[in-house]
Amino acid sequence: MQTAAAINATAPSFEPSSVCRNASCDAAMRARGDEGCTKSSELELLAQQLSIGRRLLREGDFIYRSGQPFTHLYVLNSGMAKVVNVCADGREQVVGLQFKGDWLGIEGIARGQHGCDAVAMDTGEVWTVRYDALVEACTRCPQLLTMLHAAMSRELSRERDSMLSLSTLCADARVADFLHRWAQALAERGLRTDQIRLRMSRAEIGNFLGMTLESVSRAMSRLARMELIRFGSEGGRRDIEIPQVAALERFVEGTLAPAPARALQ
Amino acid sequence: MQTAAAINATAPSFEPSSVCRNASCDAAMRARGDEGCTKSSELELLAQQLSIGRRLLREGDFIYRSGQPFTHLYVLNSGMAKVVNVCADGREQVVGLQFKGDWLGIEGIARGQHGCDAVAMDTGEVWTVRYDALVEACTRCPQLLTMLHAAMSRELSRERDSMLSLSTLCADARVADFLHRWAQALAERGLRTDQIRLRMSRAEIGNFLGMTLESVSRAMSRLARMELIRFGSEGGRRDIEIPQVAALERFVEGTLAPAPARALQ
DNA sequence: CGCCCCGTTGATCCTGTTCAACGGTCGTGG
DNA sequence: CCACGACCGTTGAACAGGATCAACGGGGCG
Repeated sequence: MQTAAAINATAPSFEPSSVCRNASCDAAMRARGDEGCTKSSELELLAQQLSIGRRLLREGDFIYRSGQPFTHLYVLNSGMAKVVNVCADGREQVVGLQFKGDWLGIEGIARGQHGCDAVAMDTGEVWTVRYDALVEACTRCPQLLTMLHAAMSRELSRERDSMLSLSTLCADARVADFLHRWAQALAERGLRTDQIRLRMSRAEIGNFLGMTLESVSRAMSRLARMELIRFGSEGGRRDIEIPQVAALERFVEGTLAPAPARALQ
Repeated sequence: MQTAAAINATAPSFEPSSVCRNASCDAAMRARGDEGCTKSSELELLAQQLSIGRRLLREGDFIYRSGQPFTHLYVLNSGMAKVVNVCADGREQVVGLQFKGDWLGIEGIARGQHGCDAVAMDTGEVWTVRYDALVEACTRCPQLLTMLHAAMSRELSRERDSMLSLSTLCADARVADFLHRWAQALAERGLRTDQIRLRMSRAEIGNFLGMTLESVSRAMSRLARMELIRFGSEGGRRDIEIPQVAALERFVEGTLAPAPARALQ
């Protein structure tokens, strides 16, 4: 871990204005009515404007695989999926978790070939859209284009926020942030945020967060000990209860800059 | 660091096919004539189809700032820039380095507001394009749309590759990979790859790579001791010479999976 | 000159990895 | 039925890689 800030040395940064800046200040975002996903109304538009395919998914199904030629984009209509970046040298990492309304396959456009695996983590449904048809439809319907670009933009922002968490937060905070963002994703979709059913093993979470499964396990135990999360009363250790989401967020912020120049206390 | 792979437990991954999968296998990519940036011919198209603004940049100039309303996209025509993700809680991180032909500002589309700072690291020029005008032009000219989407797609892929490096490579390999990718970016633009002038301090590099400036310094010293890089003969320690780019790449791969089940040797 | 920033290197410490053991659950098959 | 193995999650102990703290030399500039 390193001290945040302290870059921008050549160009002194101005005051950290009160405007909401990115994902981690979600309260303001929700207040503004933003959505972290493509809204149902937009999905309807999509269905009206061009013919889409629907495909049912079961856990473990591939939506697409790295190396396959790129032809379609996908929108998750229910369930959830993970995106796994797989590298020629064998490294692979979960680089994203997608929920209802999220788009998949964008990374394939540039190279005409998918660069990741997309795997369903649950039963669900994807809508499949031929990319060429989508482009054609976009020229007819600018709203569609706006929607698509917004989706791409969101993916990029999310990836960047992940990077930031990855390299500025310590293990416990990373896990806390992970859970917090999961809850946030649920909230944006109008779902309950106090109960999360993780559909990944500790190993997968660790892979996503850049740490070992043991560290994930320990971090979760500590978070539970701090009452920031609770494990599902009956079942497995993958059911996480979050008494108060705000507390989790405060914890994440509390871990950085232990004492940043304040009056007393 | 954790063992790569070992995820995808539910769905056994198939053999690592020989197809080129993502950024780190660049040789095949170059052979295929792909470009990691928007080509000059495409930029001409852009200029033909709509009125673009040009802005000269000096080191430290902001192209845009986090929090500003989103109105334009930008294409770097010369020089280079860094993208700094700045979070409400004060954390900030360099999340991308952009070269000629790269697009900036995409992350602002979704929220109507930029989520990062974009700062010139050198004298150069950006083309500024009103986003609404661009969208309008795209409806007229599908090639333009294709170009834009390719740019967005590339950004996403790049970010994901950064994430992968961030969480699977050790310090020395991260620095090596960083230099390697820099050289690659130059190569894609037809520039010399054996000489790199870093335009960032060790602190900035460290911030980008998720490590401290001391670790960056040490890693570079070690790479130099291994003859994988050389420091500029005369001037500062920011001029890096790469005798053979391939060797750097091999080093990166060599650091992971010390001995992955092989016959003998 | 004094100051500041930069890069380097050394010494020490700590976080997270690694190695290991254990309990629980599930599915299979004797 | 239970034995068995595979997988998962947890926890402990030892280790190591990188962070932290510190000192030093060099260069640019007021």
